[in-house]
Amino acid sequence: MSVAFTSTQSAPDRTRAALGSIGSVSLFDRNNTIFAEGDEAEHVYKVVSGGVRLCKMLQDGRRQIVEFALPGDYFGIDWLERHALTAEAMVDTTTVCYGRGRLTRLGDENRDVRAEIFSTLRHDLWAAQNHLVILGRQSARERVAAFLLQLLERRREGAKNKLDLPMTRQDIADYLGLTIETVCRVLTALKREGVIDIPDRHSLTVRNAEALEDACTAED
Amino acid sequence: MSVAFTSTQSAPDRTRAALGSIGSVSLFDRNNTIFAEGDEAEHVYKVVSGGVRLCKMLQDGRRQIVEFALPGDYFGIDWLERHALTAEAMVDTTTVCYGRGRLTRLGDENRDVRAEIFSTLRHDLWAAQNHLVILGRQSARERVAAFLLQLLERRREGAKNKLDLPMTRQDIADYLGLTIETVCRVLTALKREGVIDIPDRHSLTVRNAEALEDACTAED
DNA sequence: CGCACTATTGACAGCATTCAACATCAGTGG
DNA sequence: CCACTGATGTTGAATGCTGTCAATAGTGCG
Repeated sequence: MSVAFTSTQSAPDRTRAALGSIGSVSLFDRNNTIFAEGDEAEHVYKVVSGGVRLCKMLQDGRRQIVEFALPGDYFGIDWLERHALTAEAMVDTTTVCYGRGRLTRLGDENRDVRAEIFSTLRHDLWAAQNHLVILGRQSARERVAAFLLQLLERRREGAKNKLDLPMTRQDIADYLGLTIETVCRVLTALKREGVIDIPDRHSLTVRNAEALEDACTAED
Repeated sequence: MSVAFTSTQSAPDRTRAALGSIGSVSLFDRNNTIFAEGDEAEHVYKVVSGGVRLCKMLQDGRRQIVEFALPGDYFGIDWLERHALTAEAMVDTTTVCYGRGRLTRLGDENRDVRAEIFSTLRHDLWAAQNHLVILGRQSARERVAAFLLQLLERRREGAKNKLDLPMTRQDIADYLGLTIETVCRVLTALKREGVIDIPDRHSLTVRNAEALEDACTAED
């Protein structure tokens, strides 16, 4: 134990050591709700494997997915006493779960933990702001292209252009502010053009990343 | 000076005292750029009077306004070494300006300042997430209604239903992901219906807040 | 007064949605 | 192992909301 905070460790190491001591593993089945909008915010999570959708609902059933949490991502930090989002497992998912109170206390004592929390929040804000541009100012084709590029940049492992899609078409549509039909049509078009390949509904191969980047902002 | 941190002060008071010591006043003329996306993030600002638009641009000129900073709001905290947004004064604007380095150091020492920064970031994230729902899932009418209600809730002073609009119609359009023409048409429609009144282009009176709230989610 | 900028209104077009039919997939039980 | 079934995905046709283009009106400042 006395080795935990020696100067031989880097900041990320010290953060992991500090957080490891208070985290516990939680499992969630596909389509289970992890927490709902309005629930008391008691925990912060980190995805180990699987995938989680973070969304907001309107009374009439319309849904906007704010973010997908994939392996390595934290979620649930948007705390304001109560969660502002609903979190649902898109597939069977493993998470590490931290008590809010303990995390807060740890953050007060440990500068590295504080920096980690702060950095997560900053990243989420950055992501939300980029997402705003997509929803406010881009066409269906641009949205889908941007989404695929995001996944490409975020992927942790595996073949370089092979993407895993834990989310359904409906999830993608609700993330991009489109209908499921429009998402399908754009994917089909990209496939016809040889930009992507769709082996099955939960995976996708990018054949021409450059063409995707072009599709992301212009298209003539 | 010794009185600055006695227990007779509340946390907000202590925060103000600590921040007051490192803030300086800055003035910006209408349409001046305060900082641009990609600039080194050296300062954090707080609006005293006027109004600032925070936006992102696409190469082809499309623009998405992420947030309006009105009196009392902080902006520029989204720092990641470099600003992710462009900040422009919509009207002649007065701000208090804090050096990033000094603010960071102050935050390390002072728990209240830290909480204030954290809280600002959390608020920005919360606002961006609500904005996502508007851009992703709401109609033109719903967007405009939601925007007006936001302003109504944020207004600091003045007659209860009288709104100040420091932004142009184009700014509103770029905030809501619409065109200027659509914003105009919706405003005209709301006026015809007696929901609002438009004395001049930079002010607006809400005659029927309940109707606005209805227009915000449904419409039948 | 005149000019540039901003806002409003109308006519028309286009992209994404809606509605509908069909195909494919995954899980279950025979 | 295969048939059955509900969920998910794909494709087509038609509608409609919002965007585009264009003309006009209003505003503010030199």
